[in-house]
Amino acid sequence: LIGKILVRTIASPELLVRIVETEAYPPNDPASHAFRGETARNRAMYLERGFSYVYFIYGTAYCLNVASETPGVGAAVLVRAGEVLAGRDEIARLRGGDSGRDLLRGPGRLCAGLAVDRALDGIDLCRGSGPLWLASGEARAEIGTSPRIGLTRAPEPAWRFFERGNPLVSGRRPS
DNA sequence: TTGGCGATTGGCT
DNA sequence: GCCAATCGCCAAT
Repeated sequence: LIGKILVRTIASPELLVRIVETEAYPPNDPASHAFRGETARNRAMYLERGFSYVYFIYGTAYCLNVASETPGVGAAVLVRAGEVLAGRDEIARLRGGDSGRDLLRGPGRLCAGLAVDRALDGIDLCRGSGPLWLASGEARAEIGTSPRIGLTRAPEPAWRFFERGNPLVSGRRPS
């Protein structure tokens, strides 16, 4: 997903955001929302690869994931940070101002900037159309890895992925 | 029915 | 760097 482009069609022209950081939550991962089985909340993690899973956390933030396994298997990739390609003014408005480097740095900020909430849970991101979808794109640099961020259990193994050298990546500056 | 807690953020020191 | 805000989820009662 690093380098791929999120297309949000809420506004005209479209909002375009390039993904620069992700985290994997594969099957049988103690840190995954799917670890204890399917529930109403995590249902979308069990959909086909490329469907969205959106959840609400800490009473304040939404997080966008992409389902990453075959139907019936719960797994997803969290989108943690992005770079604005188009629609910066609208994205800044949705975020309550342009915070510069922090505009889409962090999963909750990225969702706020693209007006992503539970209404977008469980939709197909690979249709090439719709309210939110993924367009092709490539990483501009080598992809680095590190332990995952903010987990109280199982931050290892190093299932965080980011475009090396990109200043828009969240957390402490990784190498 | 309940209460402990989280894949976060923003403000303050 | 530390911590409170805030609320939906779900395991346990």
